[in-house]
Amino acid sequence: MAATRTTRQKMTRERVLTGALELADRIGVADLTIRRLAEALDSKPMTIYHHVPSKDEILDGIVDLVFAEIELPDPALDWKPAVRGRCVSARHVLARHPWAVPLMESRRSPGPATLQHHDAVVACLRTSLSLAMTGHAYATLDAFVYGFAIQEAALPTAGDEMNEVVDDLVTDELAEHFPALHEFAVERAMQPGFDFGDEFEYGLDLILDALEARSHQD
Amino acid sequence: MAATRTTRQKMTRERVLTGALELADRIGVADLTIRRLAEALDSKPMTIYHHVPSKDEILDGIVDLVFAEIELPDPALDWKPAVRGRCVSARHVLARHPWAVPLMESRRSPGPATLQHHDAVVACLRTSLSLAMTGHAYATLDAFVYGFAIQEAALPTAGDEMNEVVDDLVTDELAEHFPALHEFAVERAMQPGFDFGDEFEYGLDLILDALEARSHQD
DNA sequence: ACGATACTCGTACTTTGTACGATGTCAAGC
DNA sequence: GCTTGACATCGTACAAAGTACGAGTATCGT
Repeated sequence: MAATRTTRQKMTRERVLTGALELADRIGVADLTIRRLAEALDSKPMTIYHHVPSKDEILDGIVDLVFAEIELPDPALDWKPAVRGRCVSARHVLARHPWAVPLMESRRSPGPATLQHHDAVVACLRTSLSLAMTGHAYATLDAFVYGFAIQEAALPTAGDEMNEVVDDLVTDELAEHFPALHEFAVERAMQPGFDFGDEFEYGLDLILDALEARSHQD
Repeated sequence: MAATRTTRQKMTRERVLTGALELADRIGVADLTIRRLAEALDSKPMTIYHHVPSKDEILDGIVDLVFAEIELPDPALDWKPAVRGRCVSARHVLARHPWAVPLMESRRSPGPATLQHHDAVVACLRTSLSLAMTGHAYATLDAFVYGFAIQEAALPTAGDEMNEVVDDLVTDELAEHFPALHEFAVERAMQPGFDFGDEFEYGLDLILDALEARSHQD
């Protein structure tokens, strides 16, 4: 008898999670179902459940995988460039996995990579800042990074429905109801060369500079 | 024959949306189903679908309702206090509806209240700032506000599972793996009188002050 | 009073997460 | 080599979800 066409790989919690991450990136987390995941892994739904206890745990798992992708602050650098580097990295990672930020809300159990990440950032800040300033800095920076990631994720995928939305905004009718928004869209956002992503580094440096200034009088 | 016990109210798109908003606040948006919503409105699933075309539209609708709750910047004030006021209001509103921020990601179609809100903020900034600075300010501030709201939403509901999470972090085992995090938790976050929410105004004023300073040299 | 219009809802189909238990596989001892 | 038992796989089934279809029912203008 002919052996099964293609040798089916062994299933692992590892393989389930990396497969889920990949599939989520491809089709979005909303459409990530156990059946589709099983198919992508050349397996069956109930096989997956032998290795993870529930879909929720899969979601927890891939959020942790995303955190693991973010570069830790470089201990060789001063706190400011070190933290800056990790924020820039975080932005890139979250842009690659746009579904990740909203997931962080519902999930209450931080995974090991998440904890390690936070630990490294706090340690970096503490090399030069007081406890209080560390709290201020981390809360402010992370709010900014996550918030920016959400806004970027909500952005239409350039060229896709972008045009629809923009066309709507540029409609004379809407222009008269929301003149300030209309002006901004036409005079700035639609200008050639404008890239919303550039606002990230502006805001990041603004916050970092301000934190540094305050840390001296703390 | 006895008339129906309680006179059933007329169904409306309005009533569907406000009912959905209320139910989402009560049981969370994840558990918000058409059947449960129908029951809460003393109605039936398919009745609801006569007034809204889909569940997605209900979600779009309640996000817009949330935006409508946020105070617009006061035109009588200077840009800084005006924008500050609306950010503080936004924080409170988003804390009341912790499920709202993540929803903003998937939803691509801003409702009228959302558009009006953005228009008012842009107009307020434009009274004193250049086009470029308006873009910088709005992107940075909104990222911060949304990001902070997400972090607050992810926070355990004080006294609820808070204790579990904190107990985990304070475990000797985790303390040795994540010393910086542990120190911060014990020496700062668990100190009596510490309130994560206080970090909001610190970060907000940090950003506003920095924006103002840069606006002068723009 | 009556017909049109708009609202209500019973039924049913599809897709989802996942429980249960049967089947297959493979390594360790005889 | 063959048995045994542990573990991995998966077929089947069920409950809950979104929502299409079309039949009832109420309301209102004339």
